[in-house]
Amino acid sequence: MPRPAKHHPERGDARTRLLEAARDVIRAKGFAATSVDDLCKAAGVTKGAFFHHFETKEALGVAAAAYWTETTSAFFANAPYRKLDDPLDRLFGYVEFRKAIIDGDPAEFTCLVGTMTQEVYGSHPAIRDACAASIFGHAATLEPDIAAAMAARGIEADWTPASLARHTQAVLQGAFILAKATGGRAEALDSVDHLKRYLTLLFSTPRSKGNPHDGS
Amino acid sequence: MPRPAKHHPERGDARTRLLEAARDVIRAKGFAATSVDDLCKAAGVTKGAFFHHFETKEALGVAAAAYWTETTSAFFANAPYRKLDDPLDRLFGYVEFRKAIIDGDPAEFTCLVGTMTQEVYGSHPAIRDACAASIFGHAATLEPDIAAAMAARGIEADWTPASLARHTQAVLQGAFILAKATGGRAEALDSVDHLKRYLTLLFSTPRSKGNPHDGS
DNA sequence: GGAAACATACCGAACGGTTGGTATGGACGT
DNA sequence: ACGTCCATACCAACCGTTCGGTATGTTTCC
Repeated sequence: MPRPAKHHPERGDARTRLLEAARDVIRAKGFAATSVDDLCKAAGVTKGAFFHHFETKEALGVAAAAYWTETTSAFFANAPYRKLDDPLDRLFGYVEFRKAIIDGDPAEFTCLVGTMTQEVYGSHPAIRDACAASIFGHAATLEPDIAAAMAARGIEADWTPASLARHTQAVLQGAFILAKATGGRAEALDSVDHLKRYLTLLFSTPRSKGNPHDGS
Repeated sequence: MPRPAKHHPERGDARTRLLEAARDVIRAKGFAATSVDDLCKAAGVTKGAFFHHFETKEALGVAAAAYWTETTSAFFANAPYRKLDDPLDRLFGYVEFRKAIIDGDPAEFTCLVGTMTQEVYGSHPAIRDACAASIFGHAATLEPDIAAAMAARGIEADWTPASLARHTQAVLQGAFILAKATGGRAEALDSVDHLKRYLTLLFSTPRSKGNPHDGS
């Protein structure tokens, strides 16, 4: 039950400020290259505050992933496209929304948990698990709409709503890497457009056939 | 013009061994978390050798990206699918080949330059540029086949061969992140299957129409 | 042909700075 | 008075980097 600091009433408490600093700094520099001092400086607190709230740097990484999950969940749950009636419209609304928030610097629109996963999957299993839960939890929110859209159009496919939902995340994560490589957003947006076109093709075909180029 | 070391003909020279160690260790631990000592230990050389061949750790990162470009270029150029006659068969052969090499531990099948890009794009521009050249250079090798396949089937599209080629890389990079998150390969393979299905749909439609769900 | 002069490849101890983490004490609300 | 919250001071380990040194060619000139 952490009470808000009273002597700095205009800013949030140290823990939240550290989590926000982690969100911003780690997206820009990566987890390993971000020092505890970096985070304290960005949050405007001292090391005493840091290790009061987090046992280790790894624990902060886990907490940052959890914080990311909370904030992004609320962000998408309240997005306008969620109010659309048709499930397929909501699915395309999601993709359009993702496109719309690809703006500014890569550090501002890329995914914290995707970045951390890539970096620490081998050395910090606790962080990796928190990131995986975030990514796949977010993907799971798309499944009901996909399933409903399939049912509404009578689509019998050799893919599952879950696999398509995860595929959207793969495309987004990959698009972020392209954006980081170039420093621009055009390549990322192009790739999301390809995803949009794929969804269009999937849901305009009355019956999804087997892949004629299947290697088997 | 470094000539090959003559007095130790049985092992590769220290430089190559360090580059191979970098390829393996950085894929497993990331660039920032990999120390120079780690690399020297893995390569079986001393720090003296390291800094004899590379001015800084960053310079090794650039060289490792260049080495990755060289070795993977040769690897794909000699792959069996390259011998197929039909351009579209080569394109699907490429995707199948990518699927086939997703095997073992993520550290063994994921992309060094994608990992490094994600991590150092902000702090080490020199490494980022070398990685970007590798990714987009590899993507460019797909463009001729895509363009030829489009021409052969009379496809008029609102996308370019270059954008589709880059999209394949985005899907692969994103698939690698999913694989790292779970520790398994199934999710990565699923996503590449979605890519394959997308290509099938694109090249089975006689004329690619505008996107009915376009937000405009 | 042979030795001097130079170049290349590598070793390993040491350095200054930074790292994640700790020990301790004080301000504050209850 | 007491626990929570945070600041200051500090530490040992580790970091990337430097550098004096050795071993082994290669080139040059007599």
